[in-house]
Amino acid sequence: MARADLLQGTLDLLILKVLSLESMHGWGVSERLRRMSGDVFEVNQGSLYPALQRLRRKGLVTAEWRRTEENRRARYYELTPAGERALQEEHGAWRRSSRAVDQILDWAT
Amino acid sequence: MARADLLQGTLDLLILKVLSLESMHGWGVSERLRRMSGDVFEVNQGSLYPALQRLRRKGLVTAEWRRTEENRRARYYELTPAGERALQEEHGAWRRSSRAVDQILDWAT
DNA sequence: CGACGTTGTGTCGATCATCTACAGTAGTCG
DNA sequence: CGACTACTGTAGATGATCGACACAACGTCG
Repeated sequence: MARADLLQGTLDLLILKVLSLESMHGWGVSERLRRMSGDVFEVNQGSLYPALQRLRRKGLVTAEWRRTEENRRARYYELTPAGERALQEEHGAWRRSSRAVDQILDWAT
Repeated sequence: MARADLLQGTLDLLILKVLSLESMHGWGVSERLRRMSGDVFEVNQGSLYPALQRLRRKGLVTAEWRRTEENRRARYYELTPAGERALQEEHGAWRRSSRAVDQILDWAT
């Protein structure tokens, strides 16, 4: 499957979506995104962790150290109510923007 | 209509698309994009002209001073064959990426 | 004539998301 | 112990976009 770069600005949105499905740790989020995208997105750590810190600073997620099923330390992230709202808003913004792009690209004559 | 910021990386693609429909000058491109997007995209000059220079440096468009119908000096841009190819490729990349994003955002459970 | 609005091109500095590359911690298994 | 894997994080560079500004040229109107 052909890989693609992230569209700038969508990473936060995608992380919020993944966390809305299930609380998980950072590494899990990136794995999940890779699989959900059909191997299109390869989120590297240099993008992932700063993004999680951003979301935490904005109060959209909370973090907590826990243990994975394999007994490893990991930081679990959970969506806050504000994060839930931000997800809805940003999802709407994405829809508007991407539809506008599609509308232009599919323009005939 | 609610305005939205450009998705970073899509401006070059949108400019190529507009120029593939018709050669025009920079200001015309931004007007056309605004209208085609249904007033969603407001391309400001600080983004537009650097983008046109980028495309010119890459050999995707050529530029030529001419006069508009109202007899004003303006720089008209035209797609090169390489620009046509780049348009196809970037269009494909956009489709792959945006579909992957949609696939994740519409994920149920 | 001169001021002004409109059209049109361009630059500058700042901001910010992402990338590449690196570093470090901790658990497991041979 | 040594290697491997899972997992978190940082540092520096790059580069697209933005907001604000400057400037040129044409027409119009007082």
